[in-house]
Amino acid sequence: MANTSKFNRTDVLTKASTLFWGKGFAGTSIRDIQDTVNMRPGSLYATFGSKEGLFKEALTSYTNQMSGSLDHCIGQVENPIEGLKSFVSFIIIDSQQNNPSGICMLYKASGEFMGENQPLFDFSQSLIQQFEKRVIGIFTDAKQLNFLDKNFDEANAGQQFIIQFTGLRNYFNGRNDPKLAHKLIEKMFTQLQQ
Amino acid sequence: MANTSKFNRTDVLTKASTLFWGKGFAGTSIRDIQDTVNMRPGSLYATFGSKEGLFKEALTSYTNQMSGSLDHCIGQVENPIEGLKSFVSFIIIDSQQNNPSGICMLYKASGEFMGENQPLFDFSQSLIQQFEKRVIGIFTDAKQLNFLDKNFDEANAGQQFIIQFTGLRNYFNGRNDPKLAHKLIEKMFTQLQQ
DNA sequence: TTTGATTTTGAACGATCGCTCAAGTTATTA
DNA sequence: TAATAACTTGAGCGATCGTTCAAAATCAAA
Repeated sequence: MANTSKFNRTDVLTKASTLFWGKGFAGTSIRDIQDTVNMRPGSLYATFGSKEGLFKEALTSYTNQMSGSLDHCIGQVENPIEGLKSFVSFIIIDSQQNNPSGICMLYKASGEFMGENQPLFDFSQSLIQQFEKRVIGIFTDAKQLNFLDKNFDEANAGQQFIIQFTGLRNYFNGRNDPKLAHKLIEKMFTQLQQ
Repeated sequence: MANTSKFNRTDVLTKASTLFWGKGFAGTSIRDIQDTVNMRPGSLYATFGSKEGLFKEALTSYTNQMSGSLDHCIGQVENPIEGLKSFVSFIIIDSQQNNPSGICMLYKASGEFMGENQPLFDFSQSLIQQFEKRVIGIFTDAKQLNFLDKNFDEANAGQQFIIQFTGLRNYFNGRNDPKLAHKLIEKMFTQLQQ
């Protein structure tokens, strides 16, 4: 006893997150989204409540996509740190050109909302924290698999990783130099395991 | 034979750059600026031409302010690298709370304009490149003053510096932990000179 | 004090913003 | 097939956007 939705929620969120990622929250209009996901405002608002609600789901979708990509890289090899490295290479070298922005959407969002929109800032930050914990967990796994010393400080390595990864993404936003990128990624992982 | 301007251009640009830095280009309206700098749209447009023109000058003003702060830090000590370190500490630890954003305005701008506004993206990138060259110059100075080895690679150190500095600013956007920040800055400079 | 070049003012333009909702459409159940 | 609940549509709301420009105000030179 009803009509059924005609859109694919996952597909809509992927397209919306691509838009938001590239143009930012303030820079993306509901009409931009309408045109891209082929939904009328009524449907959009019935489904996501507001522009902010849609953004939250789009950011979560982005994070899940990243997380899935990281999981995939880790699953391919024995040493989790090798997986982490290939993830970084994939992001910095391979996908930079196709992405709507060279900057991680989480940091772009966090940067846009700080001091302007506390709830959305907090939401972005919580996803960032989540990612840092995931990375620390990877170092813990590597340690248990004897790829790292028993007294290796994985919390510190997690911090260093986030800082360097973020820095690298910013650095290669607009720059295209795979050879240099490869060199800097090698250096990054050497420092992490020093 | 004329009327004279009543506003202080430097003051207006400082206030405008604070606004733009915090809220972003798209998130800042001309009316926001009107209210903050106390100028009517006619005067603003006669002076700066457009919102984009004003932004360019505001971004330049921000860069000059940063540059001046760096020069000041370097001038205080013998070893330019010590000066560079105190500049980083000043930005990350001391001024983070008072700033409208924890993220460098240059990177925030570059991130916002990429793929959306090529001229403004290029403009931001050129200022970023300029800053990297300035940092490399500091390492060169330190080398000539015998604070660094004769075969120290200053171009590589400049890259590493930019990456870590950017990463740290992002990391401490929203986080407030001066002790951790100090620890990570020490680590950063150890790695740079290794 | 008058003149005239320059600056400031602020109402208002058309476009676009986020968002609403009554009307229309669609699929399921009775 | 008729009834009904769920979903989609799109015109249009009031607010705000970047920008313009004629009129008013201002100050230096004549």
